This record gives sequence, structure tokens and C-alpha cells, in this order.
Amino acid sequence: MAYWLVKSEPSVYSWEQFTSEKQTIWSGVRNYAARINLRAMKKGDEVLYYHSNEGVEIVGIAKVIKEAYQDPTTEDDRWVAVDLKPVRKLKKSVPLEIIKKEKQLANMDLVRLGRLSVQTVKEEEWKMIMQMAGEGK
DNA sequence: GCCAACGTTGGC
DNA sequence: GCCAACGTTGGC
Repeated sequence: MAYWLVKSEPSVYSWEQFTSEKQTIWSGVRNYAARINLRAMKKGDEVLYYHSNEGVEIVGIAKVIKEAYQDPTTEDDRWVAVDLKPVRKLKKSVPLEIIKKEKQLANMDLVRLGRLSVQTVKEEEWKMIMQMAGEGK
């Protein structure tokens, strides 16, 4: 089981929209580093859902329901998409500001590689986030 | 193949 | 709205 983090601008595709649609195609990624991560996603992997620009916080958990396939939004077969579905909203959203203050999370991709839109999350990082979100585990 | 210029992302 | 950081492009 691996953990991931995806970003979305709420004005483009928010968590609320995601949950009301029950699932979504995570397409339109045009970045090589992000593509490597998309390809590595396995069915059942859990994904943190992060709101960029507005909110600037992790708001919920999603799950991979379909592994990488050709991105339907382009003819170019080099790009891939995955299908995600919402699992649940976090009890408490975890703002980037708080993550930055947490020493154990200083090396998270979210902090180091701010602009990467699909990131890996280590198990320890996932656990920390869950604690900070008030999720008992 | 290097690197400067440019465009985009995203935090503030 | 500004600007820093970073990825991509293109000239040489």
C-alpha cells in the first residue's frame, strides 16, 4: 500500500465537487515527475486531497480505483490519468502552514517541491497527517 | 548538450 | 496581484 497526494485548485475542481460526483478521472497532468507518480499508483492506494491557492490545506482522503491509462483529454499517448473516488473528508483539514511548522514533515514533497501536482507521501508522513487531522488510528 | 529566456504554478 | 521557484523550450 502506497500513499499519495494530489492537488487541485478549488475553483477548478473542489473536494465538494469530487464528493458529489462520487468519482473522478485525474487527468490533465502534464508534468514528467507527476506522471511517474501517476503510473506508480496501484488500485486501493490512498491519496491525500489538497486544495491549492484557496484553502491551502489537505481536506480529504481519496482512493485509487483505476490504475494509469491513457489520458482521455489528449491524443498524446505519453500522458496518463487515473480514476479516484472520495473516501472521507478529514475531521480537521490540515493547512500547509501547520505542516511547515511540523519538523517531522519538513521533508514532505508538499513542502520541498511545492509545485509538483502529484506527490508521494511516506507512511510516517501519512500517519502524522492523520494525527494532525484528528483521525484516530 | 548547455543555458538563458520564458511560462506556469502556487504561496503569500 | 506580486513574485519566487521550477519546468520547459529553443538557440547556439
